[in-house]
Amino acid sequence: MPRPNTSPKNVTITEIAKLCRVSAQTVSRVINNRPDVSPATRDAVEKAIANSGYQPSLLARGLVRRRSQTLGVVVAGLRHFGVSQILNGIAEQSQAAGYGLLLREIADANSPELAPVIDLLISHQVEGIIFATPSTDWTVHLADEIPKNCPPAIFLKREPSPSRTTIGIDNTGGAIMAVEHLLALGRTRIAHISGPARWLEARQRHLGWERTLTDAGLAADCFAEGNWSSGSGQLAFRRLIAENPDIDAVFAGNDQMALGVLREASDRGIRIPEDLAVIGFDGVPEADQFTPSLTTIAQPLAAIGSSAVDRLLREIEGDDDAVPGADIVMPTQLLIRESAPAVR
Amino acid sequence: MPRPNTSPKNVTITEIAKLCRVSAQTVSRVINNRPDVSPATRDAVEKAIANSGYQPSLLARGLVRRRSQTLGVVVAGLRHFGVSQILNGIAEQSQAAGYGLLLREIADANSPELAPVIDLLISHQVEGIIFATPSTDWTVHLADEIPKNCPPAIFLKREPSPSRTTIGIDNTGGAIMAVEHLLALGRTRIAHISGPARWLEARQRHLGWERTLTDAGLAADCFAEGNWSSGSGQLAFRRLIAENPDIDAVFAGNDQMALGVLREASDRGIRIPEDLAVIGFDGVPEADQFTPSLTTIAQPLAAIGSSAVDRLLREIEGDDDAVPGADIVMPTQLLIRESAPAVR
DNA sequence: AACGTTCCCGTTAACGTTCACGGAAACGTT
DNA sequence: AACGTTTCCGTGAACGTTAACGGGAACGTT
Repeated sequence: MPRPNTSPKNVTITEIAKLCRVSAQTVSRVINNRPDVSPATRDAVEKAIANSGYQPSLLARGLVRRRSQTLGVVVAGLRHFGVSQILNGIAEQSQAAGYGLLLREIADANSPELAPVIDLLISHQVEGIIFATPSTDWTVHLADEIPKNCPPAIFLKREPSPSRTTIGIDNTGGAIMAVEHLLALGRTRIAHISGPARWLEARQRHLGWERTLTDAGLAADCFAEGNWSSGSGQLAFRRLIAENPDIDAVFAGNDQMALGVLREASDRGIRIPEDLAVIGFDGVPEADQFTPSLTTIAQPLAAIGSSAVDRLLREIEGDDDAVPGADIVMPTQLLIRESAPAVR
Repeated sequence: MPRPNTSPKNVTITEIAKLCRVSAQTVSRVINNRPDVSPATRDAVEKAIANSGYQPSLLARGLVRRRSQTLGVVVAGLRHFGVSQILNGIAEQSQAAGYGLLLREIADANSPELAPVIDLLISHQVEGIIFATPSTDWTVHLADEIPKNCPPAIFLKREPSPSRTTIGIDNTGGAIMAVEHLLALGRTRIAHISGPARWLEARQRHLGWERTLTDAGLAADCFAEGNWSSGSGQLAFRRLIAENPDIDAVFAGNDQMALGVLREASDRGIRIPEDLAVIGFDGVPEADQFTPSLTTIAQPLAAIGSSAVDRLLREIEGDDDAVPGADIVMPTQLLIRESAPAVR
């Protein structure tokens, strides 16, 4: 027979109080170190707490204070590099601020799961929510679909919303940096392999590529769509090169797909960067060790996470400088390596 | 002036009760759908709940039931592939079981942070804790250092402990598989690049390599230590090949370091696998796209996470078949690719 | 007609903490 | 000597929910 499992018996504030012959209120004062306690009793209480292993119940405290000291995080695609990086930043920052983190994962792209997840977080009385979910089409208006009783929320890597704050990077700008670098290298047939068009990031990067080429008076017609995976990048490149043998550069929507390009190029004896320059997007650490090492656009992923926490806390505090609805853009950086070396 | 931020005013069970002219108890019965409610009133209450946006407070419920329906997770190195993969498994499984997840990250390897983290989780009344932290030396006995009032806990990738359950993979066995495959390919000078020796995994994989070579009557003397990064793998291989030009195979402690080897080999014109066979460890998805694609030992990371949750819940329930102290070993798998092809 | 059941529902008390009071000493001040 | 001030501490009530109990109707049974 399974034994009952209400935790054995937790030490409570009242027991400490009894032990020290003071009131529970006094113990509470010691815990939250408030001034109105004499050094003597404070000492005694602290000692009692220390050797009884007492831990205040955050449940009870949260109940009466109406603050749980907890933030909710909704992630999708935790297995991907970017998301876990962001979560890393979120975890560190929220911890530094003394907040707990309630994690919830949803499958890649289906709306129905979302509502219950939010409800659950609200039930837990989280003081704010961070959505670190990929911005595929259906979620674009998600910001407006969340229930009315939802606490402040931040959306990561989303299309701006008037009512909710979003934080992301300048995908278009990053793409422009990449393509301009390729142009500076003298390349004129610059192909693009994008992520799935339903991803906002993919569309924005595609736009940057297109615009830069058009502005330079070149045709932006050499283009294929992958699914972010290395394999899809390899395949896409194979198709592109078959139809356009004169391609002299590729801008890939992420580093994995760029890796696929490197792979296929190597198989075909295409020299990089002499015959073909390649630039990726993301800045995964391994890109530095690819053969050849990969030039890429790095995103400050951890910083996105931590500033999401910062911002969220300020919105929770009711900081007048932080009203919901802002659109915060983090900078990207061009990491120049062998696959698209420095000019000259 | 910052506005006060106790959440505006949450709908409570009592308000619903008043609205329906029933007692709070009845509403509670409806919420937890217990039998003792007439269909009529049940309907009325459910309707009232639905259009008031009421969400039960899990804080209050947890307080009185003495169950928080929450699991704690302590991770270190979330930015690494393995850990985030495991967390993925944990998140999915705990969610399926209706448990919340309280996430806490600690820096790589320092004990002092740990105690407060555990205390905090206990304060939150988590019903169990999963430690997904790398098993560096100092943490080996961590299992015994946790406070007495700690709920059931599972340790991932750790040295077995008599008092706490651990879940991991057979690192030594995986290494043996790898080296035996290299032997089957006819290689006789098989080098090893390990992770830092303070990591348990690194030591275990090293042991598997050493034992297999010794058993085969070969010398296990060609060895270097890296730090898991691609760069360190490249460096280590450079040193090894300088001193032992006759190396014909490398078993690397993880895929990133193996990538470094591929890179250095390519730079030196060493052909893979003709001149040099390479096997990694981990099974990162990109390894399939390396040039050449990397043979590796795959670990069931997500499965480790989800079985940790399963096991933990059973220990919480007091399942007699799941007493703490077990050591669960998950299988590994040899993924044969170009860098160390199939025999014949 | 009296009794046991079943069905439905309400009352009271707790869970562990904090908040808003109030009040008794002990001290100084005029 | 009477009065403010501080310093320290305790008393009730509340936070939102559920457990334990009890009780009144409505039903069937002897």
